[in-house]
Amino acid sequence: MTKHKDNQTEDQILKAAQIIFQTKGMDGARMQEIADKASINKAMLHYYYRSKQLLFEAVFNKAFSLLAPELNRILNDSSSIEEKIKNFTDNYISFMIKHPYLPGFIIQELNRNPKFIEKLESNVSFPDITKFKNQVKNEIENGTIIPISAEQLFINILSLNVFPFVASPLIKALVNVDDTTYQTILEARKEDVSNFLINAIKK
Amino acid sequence: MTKHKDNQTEDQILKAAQIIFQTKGMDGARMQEIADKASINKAMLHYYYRSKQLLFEAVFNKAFSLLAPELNRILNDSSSIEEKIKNFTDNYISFMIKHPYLPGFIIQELNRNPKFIEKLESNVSFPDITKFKNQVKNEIENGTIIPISAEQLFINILSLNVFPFVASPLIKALVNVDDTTYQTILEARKEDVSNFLINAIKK
DNA sequence: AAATTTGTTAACCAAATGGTTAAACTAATT
DNA sequence: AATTAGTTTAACCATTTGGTTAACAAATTT
Repeated sequence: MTKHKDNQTEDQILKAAQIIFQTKGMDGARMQEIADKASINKAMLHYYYRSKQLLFEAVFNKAFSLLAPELNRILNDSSSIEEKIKNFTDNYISFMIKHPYLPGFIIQELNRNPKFIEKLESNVSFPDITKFKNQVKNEIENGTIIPISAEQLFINILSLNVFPFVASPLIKALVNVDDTTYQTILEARKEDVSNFLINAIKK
Repeated sequence: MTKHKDNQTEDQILKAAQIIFQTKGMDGARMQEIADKASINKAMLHYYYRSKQLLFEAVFNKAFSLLAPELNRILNDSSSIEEKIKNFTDNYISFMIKHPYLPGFIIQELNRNPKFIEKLESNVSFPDITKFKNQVKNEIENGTIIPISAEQLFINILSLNVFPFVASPLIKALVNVDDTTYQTILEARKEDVSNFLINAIKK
């Protein structure tokens, strides 16, 4: 139980902090800017979250726990590799279209402070790929898919799904398309990526 | 011709700035830290580069012009799509193993300040994928590769090559490997990625 | 060798930044 | 009505930060 009776202000702060931290990162974010966005006094940030670091961690943990459990669920359900790929791709691209800053934010901050990972790993719902690895091994033996390292396949799935969101300004410039066209391309990827992946590993 | 006779100090500054900016980003970098790393007085940074912004731009432009011309060359040479993929993958993964912070740095800063892209696009050696697009179209007609959008293929190539460097701390944690093992995985990708890509598009 | 230009340093400065404090306000509880 | 606990504000503070200045040293030019 929290010592605060009313969590309305607390929520307002967290929402504002999410927007600022996720677009500007820890270093680029300013407490005053978060306070302005939350329409409150700067001292309130410290009253509710004590420090910039703790407020940041609240935002970061919430962001991560928004992505990890779903990944873990898909990795460990009973579906085949092919179904997992379809499931993951469709799920995550849809999710990231709605929250385009999330993956870049998480990756950027993990790069900035590698110690964060230890905290995440001790988290209960931190994704575990052991089942996925066994499944890949089995399906290779069964002849369902071509021989491939499970780790490499996992990295490939992740790359094809996440990178277009992390590097969108760069890709937009390279492919030479505007925002709306890029949006269409991302939409198409919900199907394209899983087809591409399955085509790459199916016998 | 530059107004500075001796460019030794200038180089020292640029090298120090590269390390600091590429690991901490524009917002996280401190002028004092750069000066310390270059073993000079902080005022020298301003004497040679006038402001943090200009020093940063020098670093950023150098980083980008280290990557772009090679990409452009590969995209526009006379080799087939399959050869381009092999070429690009081998070249870039080798390069990024040597400069692992570069891609993350560029992507992070393009996200932070989208106006940078306009400057880059006016750059002479900014990559142009028109030839690559025509080639994909032709090879689809010839039946060499399966039908696929050239843009999607390009994004896929980029994703598989670059993402493992941008998101290394996250991937290391998910795949549950230490630094040296991850290094081995990256080395293997020089071959694995092009095989994977070619397998996905070859008829 | 005198004068001028270029390179370097230490001290300094204003603005911004994360954080604190004390007082005032609000709404339950006694 | 008085007390109390929780909430909010404005003013304040110490430190950090990018940037400047003025004096000085070392070349280069005249």
